Amino acid sequence: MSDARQDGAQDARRPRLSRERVLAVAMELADRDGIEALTIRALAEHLGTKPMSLYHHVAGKEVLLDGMVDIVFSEIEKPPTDLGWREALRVRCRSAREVLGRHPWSVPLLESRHHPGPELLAHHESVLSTLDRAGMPLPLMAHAYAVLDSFVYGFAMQEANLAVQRGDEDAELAGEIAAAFDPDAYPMMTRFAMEHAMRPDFDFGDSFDYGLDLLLDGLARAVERAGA
Amino acid sequence: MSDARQDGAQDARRPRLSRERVLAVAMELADRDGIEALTIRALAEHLGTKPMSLYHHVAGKEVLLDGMVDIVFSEIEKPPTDLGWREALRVRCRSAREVLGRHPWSVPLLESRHHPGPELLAHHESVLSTLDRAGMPLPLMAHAYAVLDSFVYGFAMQEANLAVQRGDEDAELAGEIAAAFDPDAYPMMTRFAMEHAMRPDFDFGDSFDYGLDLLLDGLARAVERAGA
DNA sequence: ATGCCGTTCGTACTTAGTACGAGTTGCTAT
DNA sequence: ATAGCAACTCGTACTAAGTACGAACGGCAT
Repeated sequence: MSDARQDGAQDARRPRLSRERVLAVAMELADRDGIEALTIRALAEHLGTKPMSLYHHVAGKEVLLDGMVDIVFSEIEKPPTDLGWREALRVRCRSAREVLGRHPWSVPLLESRHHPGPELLAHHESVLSTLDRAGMPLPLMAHAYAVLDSFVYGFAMQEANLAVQRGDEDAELAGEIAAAFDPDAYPMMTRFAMEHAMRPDFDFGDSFDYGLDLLLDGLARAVERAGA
Repeated sequence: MSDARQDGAQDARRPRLSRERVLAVAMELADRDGIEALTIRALAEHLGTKPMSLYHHVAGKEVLLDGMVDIVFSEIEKPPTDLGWREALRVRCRSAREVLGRHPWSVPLLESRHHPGPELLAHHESVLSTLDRAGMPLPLMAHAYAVLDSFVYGFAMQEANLAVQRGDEDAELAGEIAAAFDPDAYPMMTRFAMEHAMRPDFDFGDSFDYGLDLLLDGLARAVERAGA
């Protein structure tokens, strides 16, 4: 009789709830429909259950978001230990940008969660080790970390926004902006847009490597100076 | 009789609603209690009116936020035209950091608003002019703007977060983190915290000028190379 | 005075998070 | 096998928040 019980069907399409499954589906939802579409109700729907069932695996929405952020960190490649510190940091920063690009909703959350997860801690630890390996004294280490992360987060934030603007409201928005755009009032912006930013081969993302190298160059010089 | 009408008192303490007043009080509220405390109801309360009265001055909450973001931009000093491009940019970036520090709630909003206000446009225009004046060709200009803003926004984001963590939940939070913190598991973080970041003279904010100069140095070199 | 228009606001609908407690399931020890 | 228990699920309902609708109101030009 157990195979004919009321939730036999449910059993098949619901591999049983678990913290992992809840988080995984939450990430999917956020990635696909945006963070504002991630409601407890919608999440429950996608899991084939009812809202209150989730509360046994995740204490509340805040904790859910904490968990998601930690997953994001888990996806960011740690600086490889078999590369020089510069290359290693480049790898980890590029990975961070890529991951944040895949999960644009996470950027504003990254720094606003008050409960660092294990993956976040492990990540920080590995980056600090790399900076230490580079021979940076503590004060320089602090600068380096602050500066690199500021750049990475800020860049990801701007890219996340660009992605939104290329959404379905593209036409409407472009028209709106163009309309509000008096070429006489904003000559530089007009020139910049016409002659560069709207060209098909322009890619905002190119500035990432440019800026990253600017910072790494500067830090390398500082390390030399400190070492001398 | 007009001085004895029902809303005589209200008249005195309510200088009549207006878009400006609504926005101003909204900024106050967000600054003081955080963006999540800025609800239409709370805002109406502080203005001495009822929720629906606001809708005649601001089309909805999104538009309210758009307006607030534009005010934030209006507070950021434009790069002074009577300084060299480097100094001018330094002034504007420092001002941006300071303003975003005063309005921490605005950082995640800055790049997520889809309706650029006049102040934002004017600000962009003036920065681009400065970059142009520096002799940057368009591609370099794009890099420079992207890189500087990424850094400024990212830094402000991290600072905003630090500010929150120094809030009323300080003790609780510090204890929590310390508890989760196994010195053996995270040796570098422990050393970094003990020997540097928790020292009374450590100031995260110091890294701002450091990073800003790193970027400006790099850009100056690029300008020279381009000019040669 | 009269009637119009911009404002104000009472009411109520909708969406979202989640507290409470009842029901259900499946594991474990007998 | 089965009783008992703990873990899980979910129906109901409360609260907070954004805002649609339309009535009421106040000042002003006629």
